[in-house]
Amino acid sequence: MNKRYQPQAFEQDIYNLWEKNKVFTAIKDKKKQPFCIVMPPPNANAPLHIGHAMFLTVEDILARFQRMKGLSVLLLPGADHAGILTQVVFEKKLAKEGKTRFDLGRKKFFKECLCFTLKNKEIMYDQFKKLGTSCDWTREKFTLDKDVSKQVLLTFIKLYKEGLAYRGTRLINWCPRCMTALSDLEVEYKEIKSKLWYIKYPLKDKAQITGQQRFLVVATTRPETMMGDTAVAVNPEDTRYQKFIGQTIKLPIVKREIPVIADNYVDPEFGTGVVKVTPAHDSDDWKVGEKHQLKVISVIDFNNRMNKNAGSYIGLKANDARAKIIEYLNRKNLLIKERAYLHSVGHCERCKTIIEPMVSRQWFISTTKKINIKTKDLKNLLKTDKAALKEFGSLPVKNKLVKILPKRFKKNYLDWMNNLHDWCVSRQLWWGHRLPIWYCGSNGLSSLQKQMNPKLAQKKQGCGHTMVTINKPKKCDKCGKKTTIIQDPDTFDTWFSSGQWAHNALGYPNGSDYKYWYPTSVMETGYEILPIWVAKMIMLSLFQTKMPPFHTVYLHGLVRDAFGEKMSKSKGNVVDPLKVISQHGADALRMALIVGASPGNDVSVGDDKIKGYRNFANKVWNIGRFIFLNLEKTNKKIPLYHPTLKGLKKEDKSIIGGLEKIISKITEHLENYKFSLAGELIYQFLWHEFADKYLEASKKRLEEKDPVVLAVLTHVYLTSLKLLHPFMPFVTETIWQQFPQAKGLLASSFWPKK
RNA sequence: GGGUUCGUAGCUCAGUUGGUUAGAGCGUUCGCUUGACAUGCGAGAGGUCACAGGUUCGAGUCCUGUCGAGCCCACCA
Repeated sequence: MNKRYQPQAFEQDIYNLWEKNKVFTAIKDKKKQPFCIVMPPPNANAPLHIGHAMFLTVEDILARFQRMKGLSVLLLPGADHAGILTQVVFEKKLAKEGKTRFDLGRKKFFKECLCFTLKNKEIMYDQFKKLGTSCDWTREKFTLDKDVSKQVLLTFIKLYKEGLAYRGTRLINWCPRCMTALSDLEVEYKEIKSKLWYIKYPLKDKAQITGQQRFLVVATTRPETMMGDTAVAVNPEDTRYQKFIGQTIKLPIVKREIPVIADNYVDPEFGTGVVKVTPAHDSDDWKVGEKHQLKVISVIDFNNRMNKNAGSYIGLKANDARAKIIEYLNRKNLLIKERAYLHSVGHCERCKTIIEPMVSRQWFISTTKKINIKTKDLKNLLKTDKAALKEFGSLPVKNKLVKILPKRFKKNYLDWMNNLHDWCVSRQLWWGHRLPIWYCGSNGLSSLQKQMNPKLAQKKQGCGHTMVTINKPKKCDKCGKKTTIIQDPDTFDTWFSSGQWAHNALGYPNGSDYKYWYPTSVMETGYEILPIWVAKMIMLSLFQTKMPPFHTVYLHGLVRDAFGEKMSKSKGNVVDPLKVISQHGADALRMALIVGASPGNDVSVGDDKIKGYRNFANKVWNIGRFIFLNLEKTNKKIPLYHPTLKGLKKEDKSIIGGLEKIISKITEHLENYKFSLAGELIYQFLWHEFADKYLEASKKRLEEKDPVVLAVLTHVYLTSLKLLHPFMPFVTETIWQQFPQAKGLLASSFWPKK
């Protein structure tokens, strides 16, 4: 044994040893209790970052602990194709070569994207192993696997048949760079310095007495959308403007006549108290428009250019049109003033481009339409016989069938579910699961789809009928034509497929793994992903399997730098887990991520902390070395420790007592997901109780060749290795392998009982 | 605007249902080239637990308010 523990020299071999012995290969043993974690599939488009290391460590601790306790444990590894994000990453790569996705064409783009993703997936899996994650690699799953994909489509078809999937023309979030619709959750709001422009909107009728033109003044941040205005709104209580309600405005530039309406969504305090209403490009205005049955006139196209409704501004980029319009209004004395204004603007979560709200025909999942629950068990579970998808999501949490840890996120979750809107699931992307929707002729396509897919739009005219089936229909159900069938060009929102991951990854509906391990045990993930993902899993899994997908949601916090600052590339404070592993070992990184982190709270990790646990690994190693050398030195037979062993001294009983105490405490902490407290306890015990005190005191007795002290040292040490193993699997297994008293693999040994 | 978390040693954080003298790691001071380990050992300094009230025999912990920081959500034209 070397003087120092060198993780680099052992970690790879130890992982190979585990794999060779199939320690992580889960066996469906009916006598055992199943325990399953379906890993949240990381996006296979970039190397591992510290956040991955965090969740892998927590899941691995859980898995190793339960495995040692004798449960039949499956930690299922997987990867996500990550629709929009991978497409963005890959398009950036193409852009460096001066290409766009349209240069490659859909087929080639998909093929190359797949190649890129599969390659990344393998790199990523190798990194999981470097961290020591005890996954069952024989069951690895990818979201684009054939069987998984098929189930994704079948879920949609079932939703459609239940009347929960529908096509509708709505205001959606449009990313002009990704050229796709986004769900509300894929939009992030950022404060932007902008201006508020005060613009005169002339009334149609002149003043009765003077015969002069009269005006209302609106305040807006988006003058370029004014050609799409279909009303001007004031608050009905606002005495300044009551007399104008019902009058007509003659819109500048396009000279269209629009009404002055009253709606109490208008805040009289803001701006002038007069609002232009543009249902086609603003979500509030859309709602007002629906309420007052206003016309919807869009002026900006999918490529962010002004369209034919924008009069002479046609073809201009929206931003350029804004400048020209302001210039025009100024010239015509219609611009009263402008002032600096800070407001929050939606950005594409993935590529950071400003979102344009746009009216478009898309596919949605209804979260509010109630359906009859036919299954008895599910009726009992939810205690209702009618529920909408949002209740599928909220009731299991309300009824404590799914526990969220830490508890405070439960309120968050339920509030969020309560305000759930219908979910836009169609994306105008190429990378993902293509919608199982077929139209008879190109007249089934939306105008947006026609513009974006000119070739498809030229296909034969049919009756426009819509069919939702997994395979291409041989003929149209309605008109019987055979040559007109075309598939919807859109793909699903990634979260639609990952929302079914818990059951699909296990082989729903007939797989034997599914039957044995579903419902799974714990969903371990970051709190930021609770609404966008966890909620969807509960909804969709319950809808499909009639069971909640897991009984516990454990949420870990964010990993921050040594000063508690958020890590970011621009700040340069990013900790690269792979670099840390190669420098200080995976065990040190794992401990640094776990100790000091309470559930749901962020954790600070810096170099000093990691080094501290590297030192600890070395300490553990050297305690082992000390005992090992003393065992070698002696020629006496060392008895096995047993409570009735003769010659036990007071200090022996005391350290054994201490050991028993921490066994029960650590077990309790791990069962309650208090990883930090458990980790800290074993650290304190091994170093400061066992090594500093008992081991120091044992030196005298070792000189006197007392075999009992060696028996106790060995016993306490090896038992402690078991307790430490879920946290620091490599160093513990490495030493275990060197001890003649230790049998088999530590990773497959049993958790100590007190 | 609503919700939520946090404020404890120089720094980063624990402190589980209220219960002795408030803990850890790192840093720091002093002393140790100790045959397991200097990635180490021994000894020490360092806290009005943000502030002000309240409940209680007893409050870092519970309640109210104030100040400060962060995060999430929302229809900031």
